[in-house]
Amino acid sequence: MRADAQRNAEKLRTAAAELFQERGLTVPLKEIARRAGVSHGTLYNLFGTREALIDEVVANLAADRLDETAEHALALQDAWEGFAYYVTRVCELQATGPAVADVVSGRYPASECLMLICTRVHGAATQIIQRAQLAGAVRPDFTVEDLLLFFGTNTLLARATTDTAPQAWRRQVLYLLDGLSTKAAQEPLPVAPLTQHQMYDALGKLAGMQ
Amino acid sequence: MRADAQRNAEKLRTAAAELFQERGLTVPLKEIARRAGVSHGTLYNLFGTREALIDEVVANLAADRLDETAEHALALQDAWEGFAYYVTRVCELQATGPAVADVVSGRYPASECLMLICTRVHGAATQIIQRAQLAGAVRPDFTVEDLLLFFGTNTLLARATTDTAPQAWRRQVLYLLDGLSTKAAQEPLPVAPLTQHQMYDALGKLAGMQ
DNA sequence: ACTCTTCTTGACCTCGTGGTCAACTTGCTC
DNA sequence: GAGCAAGTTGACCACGAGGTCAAGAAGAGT
Repeated sequence: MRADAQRNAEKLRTAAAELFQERGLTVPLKEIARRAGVSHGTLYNLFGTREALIDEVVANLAADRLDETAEHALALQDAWEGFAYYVTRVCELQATGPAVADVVSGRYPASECLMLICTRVHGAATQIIQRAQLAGAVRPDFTVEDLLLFFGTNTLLARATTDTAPQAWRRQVLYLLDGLSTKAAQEPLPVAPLTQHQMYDALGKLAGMQ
Repeated sequence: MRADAQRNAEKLRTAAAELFQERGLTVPLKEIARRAGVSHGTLYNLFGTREALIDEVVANLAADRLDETAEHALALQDAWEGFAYYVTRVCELQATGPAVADVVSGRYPASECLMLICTRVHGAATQIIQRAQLAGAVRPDFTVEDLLLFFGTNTLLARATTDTAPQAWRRQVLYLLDGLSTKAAQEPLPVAPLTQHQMYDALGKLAGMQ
């Protein structure tokens, strides 16, 4: 690889990271090229597809923070505290960076890196929920699919309110948390839980609503 | 108005009603014309704007059902029952017809008819919430803005799950309801409620995410 | 049946996406 | 510094959205 190509790739990575953060993974590629100060032809030449660019950029953008959040949640003694922290913090990450949101939503299944992160999130969430359920803190009918779907809608809400009421999503999170405590559960849910496949299908479509 | 123009207008109204129901108020106008079997030029000639078409079509589509729902909710003796019924039923209407969803979301403020319906929904929801709060059934920090925002995200969720898990939205509604009962409220919300303006701004953006 | 007004049509325009490629420029090696 | 491979550019294509309008078709009145 020639030196100028390497420089351009770096400029594109930087611009992509910024724009992914600001506006989500669906930001037009030409705009990334524009911000990087190169032609969009160069972007296609160096990366080929949006997925490739995502793969190179998004790991540092989201994966670390999501992993940290899960670790911290499990480190908390109280299972409910851990659960509440995890839900709130993930929603907070989504609210502050649309990129994280798109990552959690599992959009762009063509991106291996993203799928990997998504699977990790799924696993961590499962663990955190189960711990809280075993401790009798979270209602037993709540599933990880429910949580990931909530993350999906939380993203959209956060994005819609970011300008005028940037904390609005917190209210919805707090209502949900109060509804998930075993104390609150009025009766078992009469609606079947979603399968993983149903959830991923829905998340993909939700994410399509940028 | 010439006879053929009248016929065409009728065909367009019918097609619009169908497509609005199936796919929401943002369906491409050219597709409406296609289904009606006329040129899109005719549509523009007869109605001019999407809003005009909405005005002529949507009232019967959504307003009646929303009004009925509110009436029925207030007719129920138990304030909590009424509240739960209202929330569930509006979400159900949204799930079964994207048109209702867009109406509740207050999209297209240019449409007088829509704004009117939206205001009526706002009023009815306020009444139903207040009654339940006065009865001590619903937590006092819950606001009508919270509910309408929830409706906004519920639409998107319902639309995303309609193919593979058409009842999925019910689970989220039930969690919310359990979280809204005074029994569940763990502590007052530490986040300020939204103003009406903030909510309408957010709803507009949420609706933009078809 | 003829005319005149109204209405319809579909080609065309702008915009904003994703994506390609021939012609040009530039870095690297000898 | 000359030549060549590597990289860059921006015009160009397709597509689908909203929207316009001159030309032609078709009601309606006489």
